[in-house]
Amino acid sequence: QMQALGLAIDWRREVATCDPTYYKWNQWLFLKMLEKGIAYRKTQVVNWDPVDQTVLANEQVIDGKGWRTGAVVEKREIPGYYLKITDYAQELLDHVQVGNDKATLKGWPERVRLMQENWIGKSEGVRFAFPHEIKDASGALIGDGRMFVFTTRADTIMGVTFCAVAPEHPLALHAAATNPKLAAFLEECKAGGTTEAELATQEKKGERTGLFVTHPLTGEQVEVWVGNYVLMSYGDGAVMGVPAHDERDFAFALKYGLPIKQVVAVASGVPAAPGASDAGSTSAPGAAGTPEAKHFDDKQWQDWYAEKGAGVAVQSGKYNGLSFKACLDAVAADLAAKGLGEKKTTWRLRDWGVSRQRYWGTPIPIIHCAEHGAVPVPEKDLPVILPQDCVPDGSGNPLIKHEGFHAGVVCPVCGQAARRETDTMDTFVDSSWYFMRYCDPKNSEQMVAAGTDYWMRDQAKALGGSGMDQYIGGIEHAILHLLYARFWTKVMRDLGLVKIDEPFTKLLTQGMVLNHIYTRKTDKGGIEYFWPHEVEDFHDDAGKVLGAKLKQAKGDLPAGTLITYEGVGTMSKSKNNGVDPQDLIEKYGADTARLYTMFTAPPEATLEWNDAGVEGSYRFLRRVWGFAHKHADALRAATSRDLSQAPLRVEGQKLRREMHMVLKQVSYDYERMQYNTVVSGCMKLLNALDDFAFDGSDGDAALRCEGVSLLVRLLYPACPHLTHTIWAELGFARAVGDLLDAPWPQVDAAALVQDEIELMLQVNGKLRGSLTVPAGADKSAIEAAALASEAFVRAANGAAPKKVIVVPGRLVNIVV
RNA sequence: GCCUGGGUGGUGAAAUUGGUAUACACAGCGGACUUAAAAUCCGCCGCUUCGUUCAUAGCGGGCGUACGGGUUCGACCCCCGUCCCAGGCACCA
Repeated sequence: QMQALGLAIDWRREVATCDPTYYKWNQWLFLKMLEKGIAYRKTQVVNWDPVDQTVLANEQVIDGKGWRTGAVVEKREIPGYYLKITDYAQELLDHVQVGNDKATLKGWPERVRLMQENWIGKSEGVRFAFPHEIKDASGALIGDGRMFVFTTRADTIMGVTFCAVAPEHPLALHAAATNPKLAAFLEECKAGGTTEAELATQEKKGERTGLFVTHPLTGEQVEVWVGNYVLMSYGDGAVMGVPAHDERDFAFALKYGLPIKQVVAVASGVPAAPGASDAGSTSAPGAAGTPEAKHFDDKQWQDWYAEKGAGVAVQSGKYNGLSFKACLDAVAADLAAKGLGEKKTTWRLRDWGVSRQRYWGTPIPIIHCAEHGAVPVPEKDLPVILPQDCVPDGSGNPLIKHEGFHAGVVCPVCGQAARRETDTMDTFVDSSWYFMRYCDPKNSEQMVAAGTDYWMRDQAKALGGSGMDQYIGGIEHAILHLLYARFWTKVMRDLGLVKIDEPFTKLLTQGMVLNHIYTRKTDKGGIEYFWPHEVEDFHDDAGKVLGAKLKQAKGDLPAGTLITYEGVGTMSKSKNNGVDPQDLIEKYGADTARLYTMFTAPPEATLEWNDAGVEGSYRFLRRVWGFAHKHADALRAATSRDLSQAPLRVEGQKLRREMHMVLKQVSYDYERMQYNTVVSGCMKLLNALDDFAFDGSDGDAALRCEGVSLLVRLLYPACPHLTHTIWAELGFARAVGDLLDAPWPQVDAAALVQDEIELMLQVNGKLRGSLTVPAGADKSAIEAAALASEAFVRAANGAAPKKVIVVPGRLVNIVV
């Protein structure tokens, strides 16, 4: 995609050769977004490598296999540009959500729709405040004397025994100023990662702030803690702690000896069900106070403690006896009456940070002036292009040090010397609209125009879609790329550039192709990757790979050097485990390479690459060629005559039935893009033709001609070269027209009709034989035949039939 | 840790979605053709000393879709729980 648009990077020189036109429109739209407030600037916290002075990618920190294992990771706040994808959260959700009336992406795989729904993470709850009198150094109330929290479990508000805030929360910072122990804890939190995965897996730790806030309903004082598991970026960076009904709070309370107060009781023996939460019901059978209530053990977490809607409120004063929804409504109403809170929808989705401290990527078109701050580059000066003579030294963003990039730059407002913004845009920006630019690639006046309208709207509409008809991409893009592209399309729509809501009508997500990964730690503490062909595995007795050895000396490393086996992972340039299809093409030809790739697994499946089976595909194509040429004379004769009325013998009718069964299956599989069974269908067809003893009759000649014509057309999309040649050489092109224009073959329903069908016979669900009945036999006739059959009599051994189940066309099951 | 998938012969996989488990191939084994090799063609190919039998042939039985339960006349498919693998987790793209 990027190469087609001229965005290729020469990896050896590590110099971007950008397409200035594409950069120009990225920058142009970015400035439009700044104008509309869709783009904005703020500081963000990132993982920072202080040795190389670069931002670390998650993979480099999380999995421990990263390149910077020796480096100290720290957090750093750096400024960057953000896009307000959160403004579009509701629409992004509506269009993708399974079961939503507004959903339009019905041609997307359900799993991708679910992943996006969870990623957007709409959650409806209550946002309310704990009032307090805490003042900062200047004497002003912090947060106007209100510490806001968000919860989906307002019904458990009477069980609050503490509150926890994020390490970056103003109350935490305020308390740390006079509390060295807390300050040290905040520093410790900074050393950890910033990603969701890291936060979720690290040990939950906390520290007292010594501050207290007031419970909004009871007026009790509640102690405020700092928790390393509280995210500043979600909600208000503070949570209420209800250890009795939240697993994480429970663990936290046990660890620090905080009180645990049960406020929801669940009846024992009554399973939790959504229906149990009827609004207004004031008593549930076996609920609190009755002997059957489940026992609450404050030393041991049990899953029912957190079940929503399973029980009723207890130890909650006026709310006692209320079910989940009734209690939540009552609490929300009381908070609203006090002016301290209201129902609110919160999203997991965060704004899209597009700044990258990298050399490649579209430069962000901003000029920094000492007097006027960040000033947009005037439209007439676009595009800002990357210097072509910049060679990164592996440390920091080279654009900062590249004086040529800043030479002659002046502030657009005052004309004083100024410097360029050195951040570049996330390359996801490029992939968010390249497909629209494809429709209008040479337009130098506008970002997109008539071509895009035609292909993305008019043409799509004619075909029953609202955007591109079919998008194909790896499953690894299920969330980020696809969500960004959807967002970007909606922004372009709102700016009047396109007339569609969604870019991709139908989606096929390919599975990843995996290969073995071999690594070795370098002396410097980095990681070196080896190609699978460079090493030789050694195994334990069970055949499990323990490790590998270098086959031949490489650089300074002697043959036999121990190499670590990391298991399988996605093919990647950096991991040296990719496979070049060119090797297969050179050895077997493009038709075989394509056929094998299609045959080896369904497109959605994850695949561990192995070309051991490619011989089979090669052999098959040679058999196709061989069959066609063995019968070449007969076929040429047949294609020049009309044999449509030639009578078929009984064996011929059977062959024709087989042919049309395959045609039906293959057509269906092409439509559902199940290409591996397309290929096996073609193999079946050839096997059937090959096994048939053709005689010299017109009927057989017609069959042979039809069979080859079907095989060639079914195989054409997979193996165009071979089939095209056969089609032309055997006279089909003369008789029917060029293969490219030949119609897709239609299933002849008459060919599929059978006089007799075979049904499986089961006794008590176990296969005991089979049964042949006339195709039109009704249920009672089949029943009678089954009961009278030898197989049933033998299997039943005199037992009386109690029930007979007939599945038309499939089987008969007799229960005795 | 969370979200989303997946786990079926020695291997890649199929099963038209609750109805004959292992299609189609690869590898392997046996055979034909050949001076020989390659190529090609034919046959076998889940487990089981459980029964019958001289037989390790044939026929029949039992067990088998990661593991443990459940629903059903019937479960690879639906439900509950467990284990393992992969993708994503916001700066790899």
